Amino acid sequence: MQDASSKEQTIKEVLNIFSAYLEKNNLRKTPERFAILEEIYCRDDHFDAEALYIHMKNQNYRVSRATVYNTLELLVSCDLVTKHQFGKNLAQYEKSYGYKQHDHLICVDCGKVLEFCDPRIQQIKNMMGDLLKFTITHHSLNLYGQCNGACPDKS
Amino acid sequence: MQDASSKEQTIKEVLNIFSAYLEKNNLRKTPERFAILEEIYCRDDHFDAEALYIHMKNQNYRVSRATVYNTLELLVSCDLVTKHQFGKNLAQYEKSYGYKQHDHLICVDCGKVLEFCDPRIQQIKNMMGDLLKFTITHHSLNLYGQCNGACPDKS
DNA sequence: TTGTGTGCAAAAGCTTTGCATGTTG
DNA sequence: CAACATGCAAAGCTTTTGCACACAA
Repeated sequence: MQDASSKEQTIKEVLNIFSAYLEKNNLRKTPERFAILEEIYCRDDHFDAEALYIHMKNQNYRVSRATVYNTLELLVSCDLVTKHQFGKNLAQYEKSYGYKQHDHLICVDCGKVLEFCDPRIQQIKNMMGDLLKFTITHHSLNLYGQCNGACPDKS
Repeated sequence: MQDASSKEQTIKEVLNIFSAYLEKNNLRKTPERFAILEEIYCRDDHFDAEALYIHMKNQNYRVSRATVYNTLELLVSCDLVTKHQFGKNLAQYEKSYGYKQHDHLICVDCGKVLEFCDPRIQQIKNMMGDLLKFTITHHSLNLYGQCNGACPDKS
């Protein structure tokens, strides 16, 4: 997707965006909040709150679950992170800055998640918003199925 | 949607379908399983497992949460019930027999759920299945927003 | 200095599991 | 009568909350 230096660049940008967001909303700039954001943008793919917490603990970063959950909520609010529910009772998150809007294709056998874009979704949102008198702010489209052939292991 | 007599007819049909499904899979035809299915098809709209459990208890029907969850899973397996996750950590269910495939529009303020159909979804499923080499079995599309004006109370 | 944020642990809420009992086939 | 389903309660898991302490502004 991107090489190491552009990843560093991205991290700088999101830290700035988050900093501005915190300032604007009179929230405190704590080291934990920035550390969590940085950790998220170093990782790839999707993750859940517990995995993020464990990963930070493993790096000997002192942080609590409460702060992880609290910060994830803030990051979702300022659109730096997206929250998903892929059919399980476990919220999944992913970084979203600089990413094109996309939807997900989930393998019900191995849990693999692929991403795709389709402009027709936007058309549907516009039409249904009009028709049903809703102001549509966001959406979630997940396709479920089996990845033909090469299905690794259940994760 | 349908008058009382066609609802009775529907209930007869789904009871037969479920009965056949149980037989085919060597599962037992217990009164609890049929009672739960009947209760679901008497209700309208979306519900969660706890609400269903409470409602049956209130009618003095002796049933346990375990059986409710177990039966819901069976009903999802035989396509008589659909399971949703509308962004919360709480599974929502709805009856699905005889209903046209549809998607959902959820008000983030009051929790109201509207339904809609759009043929473009099917096109997207076909195209993405081909393109990404997936056998797509089902999908979930939720649009989130605010119902303009008349937003009753948060439920 | 003041009040928001944090860590920790306990609590809450949904779902699953274990075990003894009951009932279907 | 043997296996499976049920009821009940306990346990499991994710997420939220309460409280005392820490620290950003």
